[in-house]
Amino acid sequence: MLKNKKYSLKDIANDLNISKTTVSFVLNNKGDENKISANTQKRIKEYAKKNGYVPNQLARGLSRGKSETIGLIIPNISDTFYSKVAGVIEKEAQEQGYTVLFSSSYEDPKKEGKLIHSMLNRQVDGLIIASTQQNQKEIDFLKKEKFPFVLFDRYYPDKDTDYVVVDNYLGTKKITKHLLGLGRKKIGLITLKPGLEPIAQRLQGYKDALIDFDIKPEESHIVEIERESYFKEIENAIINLVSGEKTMDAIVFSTHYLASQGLRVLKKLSISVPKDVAIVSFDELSAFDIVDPPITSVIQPTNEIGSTAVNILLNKMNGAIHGKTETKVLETKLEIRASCGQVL
Amino acid sequence: MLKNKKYSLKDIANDLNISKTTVSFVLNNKGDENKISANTQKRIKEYAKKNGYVPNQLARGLSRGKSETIGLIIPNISDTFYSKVAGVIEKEAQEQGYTVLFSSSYEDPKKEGKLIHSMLNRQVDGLIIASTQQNQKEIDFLKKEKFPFVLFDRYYPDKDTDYVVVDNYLGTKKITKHLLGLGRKKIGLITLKPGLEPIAQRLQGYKDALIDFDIKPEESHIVEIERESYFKEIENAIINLVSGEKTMDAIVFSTHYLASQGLRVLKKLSISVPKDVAIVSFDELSAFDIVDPPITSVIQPTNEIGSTAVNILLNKMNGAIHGKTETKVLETKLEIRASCGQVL
DNA sequence: CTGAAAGCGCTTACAG
DNA sequence: CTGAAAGCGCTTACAG
Repeated sequence: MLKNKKYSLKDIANDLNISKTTVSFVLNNKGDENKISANTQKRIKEYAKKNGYVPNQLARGLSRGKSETIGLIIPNISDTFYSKVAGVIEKEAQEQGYTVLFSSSYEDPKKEGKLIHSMLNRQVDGLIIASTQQNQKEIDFLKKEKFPFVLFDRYYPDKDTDYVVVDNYLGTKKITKHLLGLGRKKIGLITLKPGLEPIAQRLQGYKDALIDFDIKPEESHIVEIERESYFKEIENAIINLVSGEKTMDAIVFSTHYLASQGLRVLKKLSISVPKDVAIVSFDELSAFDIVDPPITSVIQPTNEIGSTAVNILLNKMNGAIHGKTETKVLETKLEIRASCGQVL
Repeated sequence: MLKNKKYSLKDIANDLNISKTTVSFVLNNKGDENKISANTQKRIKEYAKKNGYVPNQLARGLSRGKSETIGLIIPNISDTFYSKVAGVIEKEAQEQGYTVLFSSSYEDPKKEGKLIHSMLNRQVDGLIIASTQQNQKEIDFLKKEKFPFVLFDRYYPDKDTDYVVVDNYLGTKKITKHLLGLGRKKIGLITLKPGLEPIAQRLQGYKDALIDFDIKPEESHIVEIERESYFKEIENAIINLVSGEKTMDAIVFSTHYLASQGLRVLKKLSISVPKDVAIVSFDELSAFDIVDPPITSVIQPTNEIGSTAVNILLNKMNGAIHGKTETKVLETKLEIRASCGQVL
């Protein structure tokens, strides 16, 4: 490296003719506790400061067996939902003296598996994961090792782990019922191909809302789209839903990016929202209130998700709640906007 | 900790009756290089795998003097601009075998200073910073230590450092001229209080665009808003700009969040966009094309910003370009949408 | 009040 | 082909 020679504890100790032990105590603010004389403490602190001493956390972590780092693995930091939650997580972690190591899995289970191990290598003290939900093995491994971790957004319904999620079922039920309450009867759903628990829950919420209104959910009214190509597929999905006999008068979108892309397509096709078709979205973008028309959504409590995840994790790390598993299901909030129009 | 006993190099070596050296070579894929017999290699690898051996990167880093980690310090990971860039940075870093440690400074120079030192403590190999621009001392410190770092978005114009930024001046000039070209004459600017280089550049770009059209920039047409309270202040700013004699027929917003909030306020005040006032924005939100009306913006090349930053940093870390400083100014792209209307 | 020494888990130059 | 040993920079139990 090009760096200048760094000052280490030993250097300071040598220069000042005292032991590393003393220097270490003082610099860790354990001087008083160990009854180091005020004078010695002052000398050490000043000398350290003057020479820009930077302690080596790697050494410290190695010695103490913890790194004061938590790992965050999410599908994609560029997604506004995850970036909001990541912001909260980092803020809370910072306040507790932890730094966060983050990585995106891009929905690739293999990559996610690697990331988990990479984080473990780096001796993170705990892990927060919004999983691809296809890493049973890794999750079992973490459990077996009794390694502290908490899942959020996506969890493994069959496994006994700590997690914090949102009530995806009820959220979707709420928006669907909102449409039904306004008199819409032929309600389509545009969602993602199954595989993720939240998506499954949202599908079920949609179906049950219809059933509550004595409408039989029709498979042909549900379009499941490939995540990677949703940008292209969605146009066909919409054309399919609004043409022919089954012309929908409303569409539920199960994610904010499906909804925004959906609106783009509806505009392109000159389909009037909400006149021809009303739309609602699960989750939102910050601009959904100024979009044309503003989109009715159920909003996820990102602050609460993030802070709850950190809290549970810290509890786990401190061994507070020994074997017991902590789970939390948070409620979504319905935000009514113009995209559903008035009562028909 | 609650963790089970971990397998270390030594454990494997003992169990297998060979030396730690050999195990280390093999597990680092230097087996062939060091002519370890195929058989021994196989035994080691299988045994390691079977017992879920996880190497300790802290120890490795300490020993090798590098951590294979880069630090990212940004104002706020929840801001879509930064989260997009962070995504790119992390992706590129991951491909090069680096993990990224990130922290948000929330525009607080003190916190930023602490974060820089915390990252240094953690022995990151390099740093990417979108600075608060109020840490001259820290920057000088990094330079003095010859520590590899690159700035992006915000840089210190007086200092000789590596950085990658966007042409804020020209970008704002472009959007302002676009308005002028459509016949708008009374163009206001809503921007942030000075302090950041990009903001200063945007102000200048706005002024010079007017001057190019023989219009004298008026201080009273420029409203500078406090970042923390922009949500509240912006309403007064707009009322101020559109009322009385100086009624503006266009407003330039210097950030995407000023623009979106501005649009909210304009709607609330029932001011028609673009009929009464046209608007343009520096930078955008992903939904700006479906907003009502879609907002004309200059777009920042987030991919290029992120990848360039990582490349420069890696060059620096590899000592490739010794003392020489690398800087890059990227162009913005004008995206014309309905918020400026037709030629008057 | 202060210090000598072992230990954390790796890497790697050196020796055979 | 393989190993003994020093070293990375800390922490901390123990001793005085």
